[in-house]
Amino acid sequence: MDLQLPPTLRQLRVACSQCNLMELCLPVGLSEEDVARIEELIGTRRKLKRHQALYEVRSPFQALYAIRAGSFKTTIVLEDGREQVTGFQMTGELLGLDGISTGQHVVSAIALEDSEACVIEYARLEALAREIQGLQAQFHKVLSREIVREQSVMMLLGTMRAEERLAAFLLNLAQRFAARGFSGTEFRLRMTREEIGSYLGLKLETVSRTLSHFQEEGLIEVQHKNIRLRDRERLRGLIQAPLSH
Amino acid sequence: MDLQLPPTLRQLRVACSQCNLMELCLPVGLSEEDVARIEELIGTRRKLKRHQALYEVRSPFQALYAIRAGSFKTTIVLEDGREQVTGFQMTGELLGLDGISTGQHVVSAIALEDSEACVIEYARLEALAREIQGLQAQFHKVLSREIVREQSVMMLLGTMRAEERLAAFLLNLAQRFAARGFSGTEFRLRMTREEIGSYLGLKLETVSRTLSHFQEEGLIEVQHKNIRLRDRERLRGLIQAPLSH
DNA sequence: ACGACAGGTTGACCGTCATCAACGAAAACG
DNA sequence: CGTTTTCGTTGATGACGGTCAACCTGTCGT
Repeated sequence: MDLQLPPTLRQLRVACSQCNLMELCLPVGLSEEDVARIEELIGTRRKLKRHQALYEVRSPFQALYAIRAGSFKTTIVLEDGREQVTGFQMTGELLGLDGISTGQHVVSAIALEDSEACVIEYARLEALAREIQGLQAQFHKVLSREIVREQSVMMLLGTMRAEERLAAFLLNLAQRFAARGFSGTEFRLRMTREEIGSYLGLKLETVSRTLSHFQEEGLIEVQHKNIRLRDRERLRGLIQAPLSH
Repeated sequence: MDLQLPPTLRQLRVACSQCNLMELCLPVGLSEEDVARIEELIGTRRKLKRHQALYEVRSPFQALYAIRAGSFKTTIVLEDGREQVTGFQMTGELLGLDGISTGQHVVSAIALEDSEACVIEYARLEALAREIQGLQAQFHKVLSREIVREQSVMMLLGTMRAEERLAAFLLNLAQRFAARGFSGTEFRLRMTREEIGSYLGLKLETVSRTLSHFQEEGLIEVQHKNIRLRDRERLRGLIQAPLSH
């Protein structure tokens, strides 16, 4: 199983020409000229305060968003009000892909902290993708990667127990922080226990208990939202050999 | 929540020029000329016997597959051997999207019955998508639709109880059969109880029991793999008002 | 700076579904 | 065509995580 995203880009909190439009072009080594053209894509930027929506479910889709700073959650809701977090996104990741299908967003994207996102008008992206082959290829990879990520989550929700889910979640977060040049050992959770639980198909009490349990076992240190991984290997072992509990 | 795919195409068991390359072009109304060009995409066809793999996990990705006849499941496996079904696909649907991301498949696609698939070489598709705008747009929609579908499954796995999951599953199947011109009321399951359970995050015994329970309640008739929906509305109600159990 | 409230922890109890097991029926095989 | 194997059903039991509740701590807003 692999909740880990591919090892991506470093230094992301920089100017667009530096950050290379996030995951959209870095890995493919576009020409300088192409990179310059891609910058045309970026229209406005949007700053969001904590809890503000970048877009809401059912709103018309017209743009993707590259997270420039901060972090987000995406949530989907049932008619009866039940809500589920379908993902947490951080710097450099792309939001809004769910809207392409029907022209309306099917999830809402909510800032977990004060954040900033670059607006990528979708019509422009499609046009440019036709001209720059590398951009098209990379965009398809981003879409496919999201499909793969969600399959990992399905696996997690379908076959793993609470401990395993939490372990996988923490390791995934660590991996993504590390990929961004932050510590992969010590980090701060941007989301609440309830949001974690929603994402992992658990109740907040179970999340809290399991974290405490990990701490007793010496696997991690928890202090409110601050997490420190103390024994990555055993944490990883939890996922692979769940029955040895 | 919406496990239902958009109402798509009818008459699919026909020649390529008739079936309009499945979900790839029908909804967008391409010109006749474009449709003709798209037919170039189809290389060989592959016939598969029941239980045969269309592609295996970790195999190199080079093509997508449009299901021409029959049906498939996609499965993902953990190192420890646990396996999960991530989807069931039927005529007209596209397989292989998971491979675009890394160039290797992350799931295996297994025929649930004797089946046939059209091979769409991916390099050709990318090239043609640059030339035919409608094709590019449609392909993006297909990718996005898969993202949305998986989000529905995450919701199902994360928040629903066994009864609700089964009800959602049956209604989704019915909807897809109907969209293909078959009966949406009476149909034959192509998969085993174990495969259903794996997809829904349940054990096969629970699937069996829940189906029996639905039958006692007069919601459906079950006879081995044959299903008949007797009260769609109450079935639908199960999903929306789970607490009234 | 203070107070209110959201967020987090822990405990006791209970329900849903997993597990183990036995049996029966259909389908695949030679 | 009969045998073997896969598939499905049903029952008894128990564990994992949900639920309800009380309490504590930190954070946010004024």
